[in-house]
Amino acid sequence: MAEQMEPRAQRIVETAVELAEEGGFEAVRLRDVASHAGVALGTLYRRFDSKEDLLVAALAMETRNLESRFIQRPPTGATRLDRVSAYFALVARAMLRRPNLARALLKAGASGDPGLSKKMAAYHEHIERMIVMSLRGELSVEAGQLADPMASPSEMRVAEALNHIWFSLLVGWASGLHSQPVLLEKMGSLASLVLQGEGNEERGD
Amino acid sequence: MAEQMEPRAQRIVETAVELAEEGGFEAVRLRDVASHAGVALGTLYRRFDSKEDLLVAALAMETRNLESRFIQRPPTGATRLDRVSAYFALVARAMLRRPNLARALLKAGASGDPGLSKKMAAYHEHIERMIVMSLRGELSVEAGQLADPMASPSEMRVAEALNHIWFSLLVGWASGLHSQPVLLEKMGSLASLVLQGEGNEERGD
DNA sequence: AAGCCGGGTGAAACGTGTTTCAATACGGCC
DNA sequence: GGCCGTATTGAAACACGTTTCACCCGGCTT
Repeated sequence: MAEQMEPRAQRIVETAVELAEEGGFEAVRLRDVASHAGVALGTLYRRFDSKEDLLVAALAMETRNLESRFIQRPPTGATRLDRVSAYFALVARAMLRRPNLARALLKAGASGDPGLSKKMAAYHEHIERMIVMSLRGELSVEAGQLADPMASPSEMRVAEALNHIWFSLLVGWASGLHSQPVLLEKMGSLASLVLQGEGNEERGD
Repeated sequence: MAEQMEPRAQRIVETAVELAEEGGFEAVRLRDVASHAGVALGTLYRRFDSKEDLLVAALAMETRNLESRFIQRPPTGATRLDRVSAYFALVARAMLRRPNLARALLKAGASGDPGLSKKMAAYHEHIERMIVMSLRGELSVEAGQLADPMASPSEMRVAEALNHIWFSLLVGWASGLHSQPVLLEKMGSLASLVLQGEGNEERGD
């Protein structure tokens, strides 16, 4: 996941990110990406299967950036809820800095293209790792990279639930359904609900 | 939401559904929709802002169908978890009957188009109502339609959490990330987690 | 050195969502 | 019946993702 890209592909992705920052998904016109990156359109298509594929590669790159910020300032707080909320606030802050980019990457990720499922699975895995580490209040780092935290089934379940809730809320945010403060407020409330559930047994009605 | 559509628009949406059933999102070519529905392309665009808009209208229609099935055979079960799982199984069954359509509607709904946020909010509201009624094991019907169940804040929170988890899992299913049985299994596990949380207080670490 | 080969290039072509426009049909009103 | 405003039509045009193709270049083999 964190391997270096071939420089040409790297430049293409960076160009796509720049255009997305300015004008979102539609502004990433592949002819423009190719010419700004100094390659032919065919070269772009040799590296990336589609516009969505390119943007998902950008998503992976941004996720690596997020991870390094995460390592440098891991979410702190007294309770699991505090830390996990701090994590989501961190992500929201990063997204708010470049909302057009965030929307574009989200749209690509939610496109449902079967060819992207592997890459999206990898993305979700990275996010869930960060959630697990936030829950624990302790990083698993290896060679400067986040390592598999070997989450317990219970931790995985919580992380999965939070990740899904977050993703769905993001889609709502991207379409303007709710603002960023509302997003964080809802996430806090729902995270609290999920965390309350861990370890208890569901009793009958 | 449940108002009758003008017949022309109705026929356009039905045509779109037929094409989506056969070949998914890409098979819904608006020229074909228009000609099969017997209208000009311009007429289609007078009624619907975009392809996504059209498919979200189809989503609303399918949601009404789902609601009538829901009214006729409400999910049963001894516990809240049983009933809510039965509800999701019902939805999954309906989707599996026409997977291409389901994927197409999902893609439109997850497109993040700001112009669709109102309609998507209405969709989510309908889903959350059905979830609340499944939790209670009791319908709120009015004039043959599902009525606002006047959910308590606690019920709303649970329904919201389940709805987000379900939506995100669906996006994963649509892209082939996991099969329908895995989808239901995950949903059951995560629903159990959420339901466990309700009513308890999150204690510090 | 000659030939091969895999990638890169530029340009054109294609399909489909979306827009535009002039001409026409329709429904209500005088 | 004639008129008017609005919706519909048919067709063309446009934009952009995607594909194709003929050609070129640089390195490797023999």
